[in-house]
Amino acid sequence: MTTLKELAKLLNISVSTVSKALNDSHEISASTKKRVIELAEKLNYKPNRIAQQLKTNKTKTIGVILPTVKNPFFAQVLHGIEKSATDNKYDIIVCLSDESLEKEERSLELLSNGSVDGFIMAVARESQVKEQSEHITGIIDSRIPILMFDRVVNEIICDKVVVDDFQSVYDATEYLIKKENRKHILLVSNIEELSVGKLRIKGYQKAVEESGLDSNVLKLGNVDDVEANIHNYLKAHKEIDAIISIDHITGIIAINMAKKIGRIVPKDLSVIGFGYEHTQLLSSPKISIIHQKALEIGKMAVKLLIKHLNTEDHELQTIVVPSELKLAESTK
Amino acid sequence: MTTLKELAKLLNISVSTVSKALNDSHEISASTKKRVIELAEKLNYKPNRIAQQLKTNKTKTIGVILPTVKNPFFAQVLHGIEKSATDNKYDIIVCLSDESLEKEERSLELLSNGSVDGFIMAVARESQVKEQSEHITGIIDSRIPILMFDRVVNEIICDKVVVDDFQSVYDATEYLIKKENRKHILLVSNIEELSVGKLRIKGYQKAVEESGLDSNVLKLGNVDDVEANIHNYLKAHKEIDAIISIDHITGIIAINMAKKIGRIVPKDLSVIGFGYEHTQLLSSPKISIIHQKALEIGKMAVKLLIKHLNTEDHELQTIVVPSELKLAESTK
DNA sequence: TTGTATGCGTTATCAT
DNA sequence: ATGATAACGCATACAA
Repeated sequence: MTTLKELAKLLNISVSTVSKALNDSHEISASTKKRVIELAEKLNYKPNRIAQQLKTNKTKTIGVILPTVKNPFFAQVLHGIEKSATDNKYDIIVCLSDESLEKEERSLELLSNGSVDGFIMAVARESQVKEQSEHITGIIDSRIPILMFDRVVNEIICDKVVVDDFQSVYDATEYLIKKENRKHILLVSNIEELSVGKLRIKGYQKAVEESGLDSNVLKLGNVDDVEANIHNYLKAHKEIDAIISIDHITGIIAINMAKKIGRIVPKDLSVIGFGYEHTQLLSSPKISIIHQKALEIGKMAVKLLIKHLNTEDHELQTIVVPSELKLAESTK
Repeated sequence: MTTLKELAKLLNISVSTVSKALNDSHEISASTKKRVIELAEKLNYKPNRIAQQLKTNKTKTIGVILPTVKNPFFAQVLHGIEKSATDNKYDIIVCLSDESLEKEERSLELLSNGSVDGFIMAVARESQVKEQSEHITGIIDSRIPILMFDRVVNEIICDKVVVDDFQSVYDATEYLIKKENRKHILLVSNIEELSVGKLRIKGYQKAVEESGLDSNVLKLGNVDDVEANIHNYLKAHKEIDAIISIDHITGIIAINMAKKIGRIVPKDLSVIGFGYEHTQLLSSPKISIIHQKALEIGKMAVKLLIKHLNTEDHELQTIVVPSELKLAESTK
């Protein structure tokens, strides 16, 4: 790699002159600038990022800690983060906790040695279940900003970008009741242990209770054969005329199982799940989805974190990104 | 952040003594070590990563450039890369090209300023279609190692980790012919433009030709309504008794469409696609899959790249990771 | 056993 | 307009 020193030597001028010339300082004459820039281009000089970071004490790098990218929601959020980071001339260092508390702790620990200016994270399933978060507060105490999205820890005060978990499911349930006149709505879930799962279930429960309907919740978070479970439930409960899935898997499985036992979707059984473009592509008949604006969430997260990094007395805030109910096709 | 200098001042000893003490140098007395280490722990001292990088001229960071993580194959590879990198005390900086040549160029350019020791990449769709790769050779010429996986550029000589694209599809096709006695096998694809897609199609073609069967290839890479296309094709070609999908989407759609027109899967119509655990979970009846060992690919990639980084006269190599045919259920 | 000095590549301050 | 020097935090060769 070409350095300032090398350029200086070749041009028989000082390092500082070269540096100033490349930074277009008014102190330097046009002719010198020209000479410097030409040689720099010829030798493909690029300022060493590490040296700049050491000098300025800013890495222009964001640590991103995600549970997984196999979940399309997080994959899409990552796209948003990456895009926005690039646009703002930030790099991202990505760590995947794989839903493990220990990995999450280690990642935060390792990157808090000056590698990043701040973090964007969604907490691991295990961390949420065990309600452990000292590793997170520790980082915040050491004055490295953390922004949490989606799966957040309520007790921790920091920037947050969240989905309208409660409201979106409440609205979807109400839609099924009021517009489609459904009477027996089942909620299926494989994420009832997560903060977001709990909120979504509450949204459902409030809606059915307000309409005097029964609450039916099928929790599959720790179940091996999800298919068989849903299959059996639907067979035993022929009265079910609508399903809300609060994750991006069980809704599609529910459609498949419903078809298997001869129920017509969406006529007999209306199905709404969480999901994205992909989700709808893979189900037939098309599933209706609560579409989380994952890309936006990622972009918002970066924007807010960078604002925090650049603001002296930043005020912590929580942004709620509304979801959108995307109906597959009109039903009843 | 606590620095060596601060520790030295507080302890009234020199910076170098502190440094050596923390690095457990034999030059330093046990008592001094103890004092230093205790204070360091108390103040939660961590060596500044940036300074270390500048000093050693090694970043211990790998640049990872992927087309997308919405594709579960790349998501899973990323998991493998992250895991193996962490195990080897490397960080990863992730860039997503979003299948764009320009973004890929920019990412390589930006990170080749000392930010990373080497790259792991799968080239963008656009780069493959336009057959552009000067941006990649440029980096290699500047002596930053690149490892390419999955979607590789044949003309570029570098470390590679690839899937047995040709062979796996050849084998799967042969299985359908020999074991299941299928006579009219359709290949569906939405990635016929990619290097891997071309190889897979060739594997299929060789197998059908060897058995004297017809080759039927349905290319959907640039098609809007994939569902309708497959639906119409199957309706117009009732003789089709097996489908091979060479991506992770069209196979599931094919199953859904086949059911729609009353064909019994897998009795009437056997379907094999590319995919992962997820893929099988989302289809009903279960799709058979050619399972690419994505996690392994990621791990291999890191292992080989690090070997390259640590070896004076590294010999470039290409590793082929075999896939595995996972049958959903026995058929005929 | 401990300390001093130097350099990694850059930027910034202060001469000249 | 240009150059000399110091500093960022760390590691290390060398001196004491």
